[in-house]
Amino acid sequence: MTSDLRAEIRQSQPFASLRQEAQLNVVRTSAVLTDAFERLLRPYGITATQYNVLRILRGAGAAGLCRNDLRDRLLTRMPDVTRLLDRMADAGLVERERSTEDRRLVATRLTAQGRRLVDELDAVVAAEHDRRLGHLSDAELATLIELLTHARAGGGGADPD
Amino acid sequence: MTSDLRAEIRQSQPFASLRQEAQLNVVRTSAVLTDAFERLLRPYGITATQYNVLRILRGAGAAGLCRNDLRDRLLTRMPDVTRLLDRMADAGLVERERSTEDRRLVATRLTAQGRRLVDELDAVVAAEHDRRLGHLSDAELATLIELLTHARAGGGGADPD
DNA sequence: TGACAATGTGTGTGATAACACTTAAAATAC
DNA sequence: GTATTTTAAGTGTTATCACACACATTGTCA
Repeated sequence: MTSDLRAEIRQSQPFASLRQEAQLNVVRTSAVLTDAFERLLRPYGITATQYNVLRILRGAGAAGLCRNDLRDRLLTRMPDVTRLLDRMADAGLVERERSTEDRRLVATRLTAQGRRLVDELDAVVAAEHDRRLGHLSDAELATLIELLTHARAGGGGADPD
Repeated sequence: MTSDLRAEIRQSQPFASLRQEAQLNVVRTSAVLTDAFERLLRPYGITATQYNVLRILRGAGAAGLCRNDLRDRLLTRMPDVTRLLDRMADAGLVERERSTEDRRLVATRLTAQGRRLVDELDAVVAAEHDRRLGHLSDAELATLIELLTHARAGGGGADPD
């Protein structure tokens, strides 16, 4: 069952380096997991990014979060959070209210409907994670998490701007 | 320097399970690496997916590849390869020719310009991989690759369709 | 206090992605 | 040899992404 990435994408040449092979494996694995996750969520009418927003806003509670705080907590970069939230507001999942202390800020929080949806999805999502990664032992998962964390912590960093 | 994902995305609650934490780490790491890669390629006028196409077509040589073969070798799912190739053809990177034996097939191959570009990028990309993942030892990289390969090999599979 | 910088949000616009559907050619069945 | 199924590519359309820019509010400092 275990086929390596080169076989998976029918690549005839070996990889240029272990670093390259590692990066491609990370990207490929993420794509496989994300695709499955998007398919899982489709019946509920939301995307993976929108689900991510729902989870973040649930964690933020009644106070909600302003746009940039929310953006900084997203798993993936998303430059146009405003219209992402527009769509979620149109769907009745979130609501926004401009702050009175600092009128630049707009707090976004879950509606009751949004809260119900994300609560309902907990079991569905947990089952999916078990299905996709349940065949890995706890030790393997812990090692994987540790290595990925280490990978992100290292070189490069963001654009110096 | 090593900060875990929860700190990174300022999540107050612990993860629901090791499987969930692992999945989110994979997706987050892929996003970080891909964002950096897109920024690296921007000055050359191509996206990460287009670079992937250039590499695949270089591997395919003069015979080229038909659309669906190419699609199946992409790292990430891409339902509209036709117009992706349209854009690359407009940019002068690839050319297409309908097969005479089986007139349903259209072989796509690199132009000389496309070949020059992907060759030129080899050193740039290798340097980027070293920069992003060079702080991991070969043993760590090998373990990471093995675990990710194992992760993909397991449960779920694609849509039964 | 009045100019100026910093911050937070929203908008205009073009490029890209995603889905369902159509067309063309070849293979298969009868 | 004709009808049917299968395979490959392309198209129409809508939604989404992404960038640069604009606007409004607040903070800073002479």
